[in-house]
Amino acid sequence: MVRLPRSFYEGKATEVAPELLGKVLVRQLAGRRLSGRIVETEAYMGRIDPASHAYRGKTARNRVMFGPAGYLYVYVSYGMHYCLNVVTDAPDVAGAVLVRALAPLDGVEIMEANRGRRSVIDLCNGPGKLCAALQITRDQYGADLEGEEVWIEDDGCTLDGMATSSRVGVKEGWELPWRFYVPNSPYVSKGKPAKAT
DNA sequence: GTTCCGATTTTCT
DNA sequence: GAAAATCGGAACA
Repeated sequence: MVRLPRSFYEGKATEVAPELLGKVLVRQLAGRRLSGRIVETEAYMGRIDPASHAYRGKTARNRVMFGPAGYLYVYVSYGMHYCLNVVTDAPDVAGAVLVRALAPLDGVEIMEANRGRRSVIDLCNGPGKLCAALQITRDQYGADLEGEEVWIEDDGCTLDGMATSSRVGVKEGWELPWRFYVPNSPYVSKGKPAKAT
């Protein structure tokens, strides 16, 4: 079990996102270990990506994306859900990888309690869901992935395969193939098929 | 200061 | 399949 070093995150979001598939996101919570294998990610490329929060420049909300790699970017979506991102790329280059789905590993009972006893498959198969299951909130904004709250491990697990598609739920830039997922995993969010109008 | 909207999820018909 | 829930932050005046 190897914790990913900061250097792992220093590449471009589009490079780090597929690399994160199969890795294990670990959340240390009150002495308990919650973890899940990452099965779905999306890349957001700051200034060149109209779907990114950082597209319009640095703000109070997205400032962590303009900092060094290896930190968490957590934001509130639709006023009621949190989404967890990993900051990538060099300082001043706003890159981030959205973790969209996990296959639960450790602490499933705690996740079930946090999520209101849904089926295991529904625990973490969506960005807002996994944050609820792992109790990721704004308190984790800017958390260091080399710290003691949240980090990502590589347990050497090999992937069944990888697929890409357009990103889910974005208005702009949906045609970019920056969503990465494990095709055989039942834990990948269904998402809505990218619809072209 | 005010208005508008979203990298979503859940629930109802 | 469709709509509501709900609020922080970005955009505009």
